[in-house]
Amino acid sequence: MYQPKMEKDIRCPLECGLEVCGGKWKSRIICVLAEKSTLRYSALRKEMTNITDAVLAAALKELIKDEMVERTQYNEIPPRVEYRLSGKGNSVIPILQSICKWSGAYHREDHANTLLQCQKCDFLYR
Amino acid sequence: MYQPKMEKDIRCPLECGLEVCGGKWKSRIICVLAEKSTLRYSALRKEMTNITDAVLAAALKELIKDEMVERTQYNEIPPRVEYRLSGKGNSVIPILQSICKWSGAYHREDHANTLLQCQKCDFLYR
DNA sequence: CAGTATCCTATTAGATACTG
DNA sequence: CAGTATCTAATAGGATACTG
Repeated sequence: MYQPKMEKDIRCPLECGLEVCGGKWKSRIICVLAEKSTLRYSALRKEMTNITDAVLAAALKELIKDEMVERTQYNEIPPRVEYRLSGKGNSVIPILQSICKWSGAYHREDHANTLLQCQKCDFLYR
Repeated sequence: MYQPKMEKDIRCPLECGLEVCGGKWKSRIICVLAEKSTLRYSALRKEMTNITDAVLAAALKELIKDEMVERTQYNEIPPRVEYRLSGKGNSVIPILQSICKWSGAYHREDHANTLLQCQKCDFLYR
């Protein structure tokens, strides 16, 4: 997962852009890092609630490869690793905000309940 | 495909928003409809190059369900069906444009070649 | 603590044949 | 023409056990 065996189709900037935030976990990770600034691996996993290590580690590798997230490793015992958004990662936040507002506008009535139950992107409204 | 058997997780507006444009084909369909305004089923399939009917029909159903696309059926023989963006569908175009520009800015040097090979979202720059 | 390695399931996408 | 029905392949995501 996150390591396709076959070469992907040629993508345009739009599809590349959608992809770096796509999938089940990447937008959530970007949101919590945007809000909390810096998080250790274990804190990030706790924020994600129910993610497994295999999946979190794979998502983080993707985000690092796409230069959305930076990883800092401190050579201490026990080990400490911190994750934060890169410049590129921070620069996508206004776009996520506009998606949030656009999408929210079309869900006011029918899915209000759904929208209230996930708090990850709440800070995007503030 | 596009008809999950299990209930999806609760999503926030951000994730809902990303989803209506996500997957391999939906952003492409939105782009060609934005550019060409109205297209028949067969014209749409031709624009997509290499999509199969099963996949195109499923993607269109999703887009219609999400109220991004409107379908008009003319009861003629042979049958004629036209697809066009809804108000909601049109209102997402500026956002796709901002994703395009953001993503393109970070790919100027390294992936220039990749970016030149898909023309679907070219009009978003104009 | 911060991950890997392995195996498995669910979902998405594609190929092909057929139809009102 | 505009799809549907089936079957298969590829990929994303998850469970569990283990490690420097």
